[in-house]
Amino acid sequence: MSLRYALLALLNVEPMTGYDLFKEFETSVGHVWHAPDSQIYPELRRMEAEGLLEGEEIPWGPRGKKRQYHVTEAGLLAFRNWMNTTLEYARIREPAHLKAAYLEWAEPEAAREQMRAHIKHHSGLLEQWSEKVREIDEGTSPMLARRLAHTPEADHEKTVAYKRFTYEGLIAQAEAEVVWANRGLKLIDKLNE
Amino acid sequence: MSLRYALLALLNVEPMTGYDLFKEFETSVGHVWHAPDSQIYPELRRMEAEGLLEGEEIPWGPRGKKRQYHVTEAGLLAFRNWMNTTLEYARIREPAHLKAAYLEWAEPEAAREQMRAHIKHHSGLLEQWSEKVREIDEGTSPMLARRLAHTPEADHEKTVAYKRFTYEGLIAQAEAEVVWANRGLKLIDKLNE
DNA sequence: AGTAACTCACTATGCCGATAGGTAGTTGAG
DNA sequence: CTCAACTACCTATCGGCATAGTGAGTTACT
Repeated sequence: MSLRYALLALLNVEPMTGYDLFKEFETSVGHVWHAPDSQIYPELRRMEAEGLLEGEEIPWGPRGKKRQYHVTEAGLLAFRNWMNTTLEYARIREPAHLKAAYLEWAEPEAAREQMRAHIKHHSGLLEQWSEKVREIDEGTSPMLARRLAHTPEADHEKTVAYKRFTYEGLIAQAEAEVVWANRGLKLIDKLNE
Repeated sequence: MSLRYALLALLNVEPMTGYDLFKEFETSVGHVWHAPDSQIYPELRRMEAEGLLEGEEIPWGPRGKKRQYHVTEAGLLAFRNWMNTTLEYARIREPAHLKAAYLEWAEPEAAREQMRAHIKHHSGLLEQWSEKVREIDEGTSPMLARRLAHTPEADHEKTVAYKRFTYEGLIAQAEAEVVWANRGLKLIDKLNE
């Protein structure tokens, strides 16, 4: 259900095609929400049918065309409404921790490998997100620049601050995971001396 | 796909009925993996059909009966295999952080309410998990006691240590979320002075 | 002129899980 | 004795998402 609000958030900045949006999901929004194109295109159609978006055929090259969507009044309202509604939290489903709880069943080396994979995964995210924060601080984020260009001056501070705040939270998460997995490695060593 | 391994993990301790397992998912395993009964019963049937489990009709009261499952050789092998395989990490999908990234669209009070809900949610989890760690340390966890009763003495240390380690990770996560949301509250105040 | 890489859009299948029911038997408190 | 709460099991529907594939048009490079 969050997909449509992620789409609305992006389209609030400027009209885009399904493909443009898909590209955003591989970079900017992709850091908090992932979606494949096979989910994006039908969702856009549905949102248009429900009146949240309007699509427009735009010529592309000599013979090609593409469909550009923009947010309607109703779409803006729906987004604002979502933003002002408190989120429901999903039930817990943590494969990594489920496995950790039964780690005595794994070969010591497999257990270590699991922890290393955990570290690698979260270190990778950590790096991406830290880079993003750096871009925000230096004002070199193209995505943020586009967003600010479509935002009244008075809101710039908020937009930048919340963006940064979001990445800080993700970074804290990832750091905690890395610390945890490193402690796991030590624990495995200790238990298998 | 983790559901079946969670079920195998529980049934490795002792034979149980679908209902017993469902109860476990409301308490112990429920802390890392949630599943409704409507998912558990069919999965047990499927696992039996695939030879991972064997079910046995057991009388219950004068006329009633229940179906108790135990793990087969093949089931044990499948579980061990899973435990020795490194996990694939799912794509990111974080509703709370998605919303945070666009918090300038929310009314300040709604933004605060969101942060408070975040704090409440994760504080609740924190409390549950801390209680679990206390139980582990004091040896008053009934679930752990049953597990240890079916485990060779030599493995007790590992079982307890990994269990505790798991909860520690969850606690660290929740603490990070609470810290983050508290910073969010301060940020919202600052931006709306 | 050819071709690789990219843009653009869509369809199909299938699993996982949420949600919401339904039915039958048992136990325990008053 | 009876009624509520619990145990036990099952079914149906629906949305979200993964995965995999199709196919047409464009751009850039050699």
